[in-house]
Amino acid sequence: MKPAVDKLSEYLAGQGLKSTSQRDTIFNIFAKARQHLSADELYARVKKSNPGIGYATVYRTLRLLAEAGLAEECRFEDGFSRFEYKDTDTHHDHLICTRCGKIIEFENESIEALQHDVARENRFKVQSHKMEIYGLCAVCQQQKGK
Amino acid sequence: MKPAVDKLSEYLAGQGLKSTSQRDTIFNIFAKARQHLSADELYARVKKSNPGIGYATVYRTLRLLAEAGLAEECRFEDGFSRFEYKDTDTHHDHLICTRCGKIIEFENESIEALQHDVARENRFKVQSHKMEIYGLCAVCQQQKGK
DNA sequence: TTCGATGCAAAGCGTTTGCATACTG
DNA sequence: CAGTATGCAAACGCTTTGCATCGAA
Repeated sequence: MKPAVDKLSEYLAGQGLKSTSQRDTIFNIFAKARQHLSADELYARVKKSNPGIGYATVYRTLRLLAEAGLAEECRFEDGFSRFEYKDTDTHHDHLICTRCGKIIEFENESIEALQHDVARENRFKVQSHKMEIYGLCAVCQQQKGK
Repeated sequence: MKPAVDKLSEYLAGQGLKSTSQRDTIFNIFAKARQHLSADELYARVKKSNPGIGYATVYRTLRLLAEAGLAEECRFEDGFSRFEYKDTDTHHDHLICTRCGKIIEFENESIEALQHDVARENRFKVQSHKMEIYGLCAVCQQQKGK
């Protein structure tokens, strides 16, 4: 598989957009994180390697990556946006710990199938879907007892 | 079943809080709407029947209703909050039309069961969960063709 | 008479945008 | 060079909060 950063270059070239060191830096750090990052968290990491980068550029780049299909935006209950790096086409959903914030991804074919059944019953044409299960992760269940 | 407004009075009395005409007005309009309302939409309706009511009171009352278990907050992809009147204990999920904004509720026992299976596999203790299917409703599918 | 509730305006917070400048192709 | 990208700060939209006043119990 080609390096992640190449996919970005390809997209930029195809759209007549420009490659910049900021975009590379942001994307590399984002892709390497392999976890859900808020713009704020990403900004903090990016600034360590390139203190000159501005908040706005992080936001703009995140939108760009979303358009390029390299990132996906997800909003959980707290209302603000997080982005996750998207390197495959498989859809997955999330288990979210309400105590420590840990996010676990999962896939479940049966649920997906049932979702489509529900949509069909309501004559809905599915474009996307999301499922989130909020609760306590194993670690937090133990600690809560103390 | 007792009138909805009594449930509010009960909660207020139990908590040592006060009954006010604003709270009654807001709650009555909210409960009557029987659909997902944003604070803004509710404010607009409330102001028609009592122009003196302020934005802040609508927000504060909505939080109060949520605490009382009479309303549930839900955030869809657009990021801002909507509230739905909660008069039963059954959980349901949503089909959301991305074109006209229509929201259809549905319940599906099988999906709920599978969610619990997934949680168990990950040693998660479920507190709540949500599922949203985004797509085009029947009407919008037709209109889109034109 | 006591406190909680209200209305207003201001502040907050995450996010976006306008603009002059810097850089890519 | 032309036109896009950047950084800064200001603007934004939704929501919350501080404060003086009002009103329920």
